[in-house]
Amino acid sequence: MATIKEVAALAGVAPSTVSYVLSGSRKISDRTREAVHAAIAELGYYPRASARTLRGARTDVLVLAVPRRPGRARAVDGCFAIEVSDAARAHGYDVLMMTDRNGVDGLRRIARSGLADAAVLMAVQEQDPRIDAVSELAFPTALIGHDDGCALPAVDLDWEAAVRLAVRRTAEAGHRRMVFLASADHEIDSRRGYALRGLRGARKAARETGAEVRIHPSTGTAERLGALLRTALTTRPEPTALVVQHLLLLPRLLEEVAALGLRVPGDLAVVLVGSLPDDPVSGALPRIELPVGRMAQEAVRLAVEAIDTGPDAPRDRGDARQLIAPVMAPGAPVPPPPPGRTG
Amino acid sequence: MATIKEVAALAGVAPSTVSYVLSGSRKISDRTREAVHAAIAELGYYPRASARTLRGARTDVLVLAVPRRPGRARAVDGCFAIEVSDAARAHGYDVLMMTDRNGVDGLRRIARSGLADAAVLMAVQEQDPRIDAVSELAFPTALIGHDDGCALPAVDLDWEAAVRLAVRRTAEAGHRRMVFLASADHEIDSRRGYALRGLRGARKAARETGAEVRIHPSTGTAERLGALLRTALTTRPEPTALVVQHLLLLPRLLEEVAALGLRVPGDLAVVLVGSLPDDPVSGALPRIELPVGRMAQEAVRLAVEAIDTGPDAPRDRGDARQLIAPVMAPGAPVPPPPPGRTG
DNA sequence: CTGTTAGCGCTTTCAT
DNA sequence: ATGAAAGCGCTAACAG
Repeated sequence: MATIKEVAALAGVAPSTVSYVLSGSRKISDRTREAVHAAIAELGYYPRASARTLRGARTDVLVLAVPRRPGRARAVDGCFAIEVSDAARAHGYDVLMMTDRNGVDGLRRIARSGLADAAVLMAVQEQDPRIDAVSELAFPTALIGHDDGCALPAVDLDWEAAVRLAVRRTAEAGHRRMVFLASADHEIDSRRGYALRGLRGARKAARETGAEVRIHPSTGTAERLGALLRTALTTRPEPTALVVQHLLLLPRLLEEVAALGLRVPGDLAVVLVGSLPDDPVSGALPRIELPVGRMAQEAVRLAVEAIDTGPDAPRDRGDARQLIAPVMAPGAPVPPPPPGRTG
Repeated sequence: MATIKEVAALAGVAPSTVSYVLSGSRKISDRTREAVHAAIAELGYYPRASARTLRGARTDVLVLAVPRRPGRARAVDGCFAIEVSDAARAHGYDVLMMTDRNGVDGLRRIARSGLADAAVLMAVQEQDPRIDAVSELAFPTALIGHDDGCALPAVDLDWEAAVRLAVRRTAEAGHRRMVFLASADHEIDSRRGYALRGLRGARKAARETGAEVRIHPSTGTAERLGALLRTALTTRPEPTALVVQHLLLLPRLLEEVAALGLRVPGDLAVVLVGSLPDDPVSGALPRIELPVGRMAQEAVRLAVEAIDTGPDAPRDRGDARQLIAPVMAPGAPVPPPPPGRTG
């Protein structure tokens, strides 16, 4: 591996001149610059990242704290990871994955060893210990997943607006009785932001539209889902639509709906909130997709800004808490209720 | 941020002594060691990765080349990424994600700037340009996804054995006529290893079991899948089982099967090959799961070995090409064919 | 058992 | 318009 010294020797200039040619931070004569470029090309020179970092104190790397969750959630997390990596490259950053079970130790290790300039934290929870860790370290950080009561810059889908929009569209399609299948009970119990906001959106939309919205918490286990749906969907007068925020069990849910003898959308409209883009299970159902790409881009932007402005500055900034407005997926309107059951 | 010098000063020793305490590569008196540890704790010292790397030429980082694929494939890739990161940590390595559209440029940049010690390449294809790139760079590399005719260490599910096992189990359950839905036609046309191996396994198992196995290439687009299935499943005498290797469109496939009026498993057994672990769509279907975790572990092991032995050594080693033996998921046997249709 | 020192490759004053 | 030289933080000879 060639070094800047060898390049300088070959080009007949000083090492510093090579550095200046590369950084462009000094005026260099055409002749010299060309000689340097020729030497670089000939030797296949590429600057050593570790030397630059040691000198300059910038790594141009972001840590991405990926949550460790089982099953389908892992697929969602993986998608986010890829999108964050793409977005980071657009800002000139690479992404280091941090998947430690206890995210705190990993973040500490990476921050303190100077492996990264900033962190992006995924799937942030209320009272997330990682938040204390990065705060204590004064490590520039952006969050994916909004947590009220945390001063760090964050981005999230506006879950309240999303559920509200889904319910409104459903009501506008003519449905007067619908079930809202909220987040899983354990998510609500542990007061996850998206869970609470979703509930709020459902209540608001119910008030605004005058439709009857029966709110049911979902369940984390597939076993209890069947009983839950049976109750929710067969209680008379039967609902004509099902708005779902808890999508991890969606395939199972659709099976159960079918097992109840209900056809979608003939007997029952199913509307999704926060589905994964391109998910084939969601198929052509009316839905509001989780804007994974945009969320990743915003998170990276916030993290990079936090590097430049210092970790504490964002508190003051108005644009440091991005709530992304929900959009119904195009081409999949909410179907009307079965004839004769609109009232 | 504290440096080794400050620690040394506080402990009243030389900087090198601190280094030796940390590395353990020299005998240090208890008194000195304790003093150093105390100073380290007091200052919250943590060694700077860039300085170590500059000095020692090791980064303790692996690059993971993540393919850029749309939709559901992205979820699979994300899962692999997370598993690779976990496995790497177990070996003391961090993982840098590389998601460039043209993987070659990204790999070059990272290898030549010394950001990583080795690469793990996902979703390797026949004639993958990334393979030329890492070979040219003499960069230690392991592959996830087997490619015949490439000398690099690699790991993959034994797709031939997997399809063979699936077909045999299906035959053993009493099915005499089945359809094997192979990889998508474009995958077969571009001679992807897993696609060709799957076909071979199906043919072998057909010969061995004497069952009639109708082999159909799948399709990349959901639109044509319906027609394909209609033909495959309704041609008389009708098959009683469907063995599927092409799982990206599985939900759509199940819908189409239902639309044909066939119930699973009452009218038709569906057996999956290479399904994602914990995938709720696969549900309780009989299946051979893609051993994502084990593949990631093996890939990391191979990559780390390639660092230690030099990038060219693996050519000689027998264990450098891991084909993982397929296993039927427990608790989900292939159901028998409908009564009266076994022959 | 411990200290002194050179140097990894780069950027950036300071000097000309 | 260019060079010379210091130093980022660490490790590993070399020297007691």
